[in-house]
Amino acid sequence: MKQAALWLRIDFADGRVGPGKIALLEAIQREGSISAAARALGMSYRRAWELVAELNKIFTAPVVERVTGGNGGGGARLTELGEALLVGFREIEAAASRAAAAHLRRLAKA
Amino acid sequence: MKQAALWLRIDFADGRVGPGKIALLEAIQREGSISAAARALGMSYRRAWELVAELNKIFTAPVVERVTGGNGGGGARLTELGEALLVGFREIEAAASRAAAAHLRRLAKA
DNA sequence: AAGGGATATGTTTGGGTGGGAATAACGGAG
DNA sequence: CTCCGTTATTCCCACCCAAACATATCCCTT
Repeated sequence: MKQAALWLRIDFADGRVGPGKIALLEAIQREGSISAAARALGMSYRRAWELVAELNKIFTAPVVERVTGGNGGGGARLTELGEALLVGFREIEAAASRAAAAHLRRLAKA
Repeated sequence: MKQAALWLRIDFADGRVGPGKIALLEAIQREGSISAAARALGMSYRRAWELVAELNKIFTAPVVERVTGGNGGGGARLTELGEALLVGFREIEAAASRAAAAHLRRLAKA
């Protein structure tokens, strides 16, 4: 058994947040639009849009702000809450990995 | 946002282990057979059998020992490795939850 | 006013997934 | 040597999901 990776997801009352949605948030932050983020991740715009809709439904305030029309056709960017979610998730991931590292090593030998 | 639960999965080279397979292992340990475990969890025998096959494929040694025929038709029980996996996973889960608790509380307020 | 890139959504369709039924093999108990 | 409940395995079908396709709308730029 080689590298054993930890994969985690947070279940909220109104939806789940896992690595997929987090990666999408990062891509949106980096690319400046949902469609560019979708292209960058090799996923359909449709799917990306749905994921964003789910994310915005989970919290009381939106996580991604969208602009239609305008210069360049519009775009999207993370709200303050969105950035907090991103950072928080990464920190939880890191903490969990740290906590599990010893156990993983032990299991990986089997 | 109310209760936010942590959900984790371990990705090995040859397959993944998450709460589903772990719950199945527990049920097998408790019930003494794959079919009884499947019934207890409300899943089809076929699915349970496939999950066990996947688990056994992940590690170098089997996680579940099966006996066909015999008194009562046979049965299944965890190997030592299987029990180690069970305990290990639960400990990782607990450790991860503990590590993430503070972050989760903070995020849950949003 | 025309263009263009992005958001916003409905509809269709192909494929994978899982379940149920069916069947064989197994081997100790009686 | 028959019975029985379980493991083991295959076949078929319903269903769901995701991707693909298709529009409509927006509004700044030129």
